[in-house]
Amino acid sequence: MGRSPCCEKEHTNKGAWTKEEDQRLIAYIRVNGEGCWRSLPKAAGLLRCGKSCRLRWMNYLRPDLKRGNFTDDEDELIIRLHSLLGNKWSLIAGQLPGRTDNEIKNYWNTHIKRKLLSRGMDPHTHRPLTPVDGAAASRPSSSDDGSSGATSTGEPRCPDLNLDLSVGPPAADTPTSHPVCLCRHLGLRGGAACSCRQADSP
DNA sequence: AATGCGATCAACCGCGTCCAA
DNA sequence: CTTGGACGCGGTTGATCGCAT
Repeated sequence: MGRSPCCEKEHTNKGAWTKEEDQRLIAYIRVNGEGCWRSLPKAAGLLRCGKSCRLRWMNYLRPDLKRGNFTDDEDELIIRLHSLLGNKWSLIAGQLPGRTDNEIKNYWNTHIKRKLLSRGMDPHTHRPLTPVDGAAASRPSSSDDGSSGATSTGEPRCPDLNLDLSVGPPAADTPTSHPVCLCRHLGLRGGAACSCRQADSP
């Protein structure tokens, strides 16, 4: 409430993107680059919301995207990162060059959740499912913000998991990837260790 | 061959955060 | 310091596909 809509909904298309819309968006970004998503649709001659354009570009049109099945290595990395970071899909995607947060989120919900369940692991807590002591494994969702990497008692989610967090650039062979500066998300932005600014500068 | 149902993926929505004025 | 606009993120929905009956 009180929040202005992100765009004029009466004059915007919704739903699946057409080839022509894709081409227009790609052509525009090739010339002008990303950014200023709010004004982009008009400038590109698209009857789309800026957010919609951004999503389409980020998730499907970017040239550095890696399409196709996830490898076992990627599976395991996602599981490890999720145990650390929770549902921070953009952070997880930052460690998987060529993968998007939306893609990983979908993949988690459709594949990995089931994979963990079949292993007897709780996909939320990454701890073994214990049917007897149900309160421990399937605890109420009130504290399930999934973002801390630790339980409300302060203990690590996965104490038995060797998470040495060697999650820096996992694939150094992808110069076009956009490494996410963890400083920003960890509240350390601008600190001495933060490389956002340097990385941004040409 | 037709239908039902579950799985998958693309897209939308609302909210939180950042940053310039 | 405050405020409002823009961006980015995570959750959720809806359409489509493929398999089983």
